[in-house]
Amino acid sequence: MDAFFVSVEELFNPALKGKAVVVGGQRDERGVVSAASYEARKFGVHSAMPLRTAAKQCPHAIFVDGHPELYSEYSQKAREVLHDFSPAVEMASIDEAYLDMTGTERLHGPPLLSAHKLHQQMKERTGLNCSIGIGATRLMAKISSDKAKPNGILYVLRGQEESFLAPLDVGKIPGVGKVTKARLNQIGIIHIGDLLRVDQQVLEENFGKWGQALAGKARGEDAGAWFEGEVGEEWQAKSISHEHTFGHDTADLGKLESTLAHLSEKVGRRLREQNFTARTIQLKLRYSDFSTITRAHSLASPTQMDTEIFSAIGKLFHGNWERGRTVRLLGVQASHFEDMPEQMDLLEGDKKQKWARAFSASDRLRDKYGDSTIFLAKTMGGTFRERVHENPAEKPDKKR
DNA sequence: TCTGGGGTCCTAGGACCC
DNA sequence: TCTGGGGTCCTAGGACCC
Repeated sequence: MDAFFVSVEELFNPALKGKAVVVGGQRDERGVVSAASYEARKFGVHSAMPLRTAAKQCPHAIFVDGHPELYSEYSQKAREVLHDFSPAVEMASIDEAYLDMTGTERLHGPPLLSAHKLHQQMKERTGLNCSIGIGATRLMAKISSDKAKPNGILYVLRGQEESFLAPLDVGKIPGVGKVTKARLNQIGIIHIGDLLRVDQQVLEENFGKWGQALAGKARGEDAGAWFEGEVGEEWQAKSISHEHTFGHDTADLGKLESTLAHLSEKVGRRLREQNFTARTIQLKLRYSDFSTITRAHSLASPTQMDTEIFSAIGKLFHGNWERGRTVRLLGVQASHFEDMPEQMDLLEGDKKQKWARAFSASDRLRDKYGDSTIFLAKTMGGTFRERVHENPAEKPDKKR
């Protein structure tokens, strides 16, 4: 989808159309740009740029808060359109998907024709523009759709992959970011075509497993972890996490603990929704100077309960926080999932079941009345009201 | 008054086991 | 005394993606 978040915002506020728009927060807030309109991009604004920097570069831009639920809803609408074109749809992210069009020719016609139909239907049914890349591999589809933006269609014929890719900047390869690009540039690799002229062994020595895949990518192949398997194969999440950056750094123990409790609850809730238990709980702690540590603990038996998550997180926090040092961000992550809640032993079983019932009841309350309806006493123990106030996403709720 | 939040994958070292 | 080789699990950090 083209400038997806911006385009969805425009659907609800047409006055934004054609203007420099930045989605992600207000101009004086801590945070980064989630999406920028093409007009704003002309001024050098791009996603991941700090909001305050964007405001300097493009003072006349309109800054709007993001609406994640809305984007999910429109992502879902887009997916429905895609499913009418192929049963093999792989949502690569909220605004990107791959379709395996093998065997759809009789129904939809040859590639370019079906792409035009898809493009048109997407606009009609979602009101949104998209761009479409057509190729023999996912890599080619992705790179050509990037080239087709905005609002275009590009078909790279079989056999033309190498010559299409050769002149492009090596950073266009998905997975080659700032660091890898700089290292590649250092050994004289500027364009994708340069990858084919350099000794395979040099690539492997310098970039490990990744290096091997790079030459294949220069030929347009789906090599390496990202593009493996059939399009549309089922996958399972491997971790669930929530984190929070404070509006202002803090060393207030009550505030820190109540935030950790709140994050633990959010993680626990999602584990229960997906019917997972997690064996490993991880704390993320970022100090004011941006130095960041992560500390993990693996439990004897996996859990999906807020209290157990919070207890593990609390120990990690107290064992690692340098007392008094101001904190910028806290995060809680769960991983190493097991599908079925494990067998409870007889002694603990009763207590655990009571907690489990309590949590499912609180989940239902939250569904009905919102996230701030109910929380562990610890969450309230700090300065919850202040915390709510500084985080506009959590609106204070009268029913509380 | 730079630097979000939710993810995946890779590397590397140490503990531990046979 | 000196110190293998293979494997797995755990933890920490970092690059990268949207």
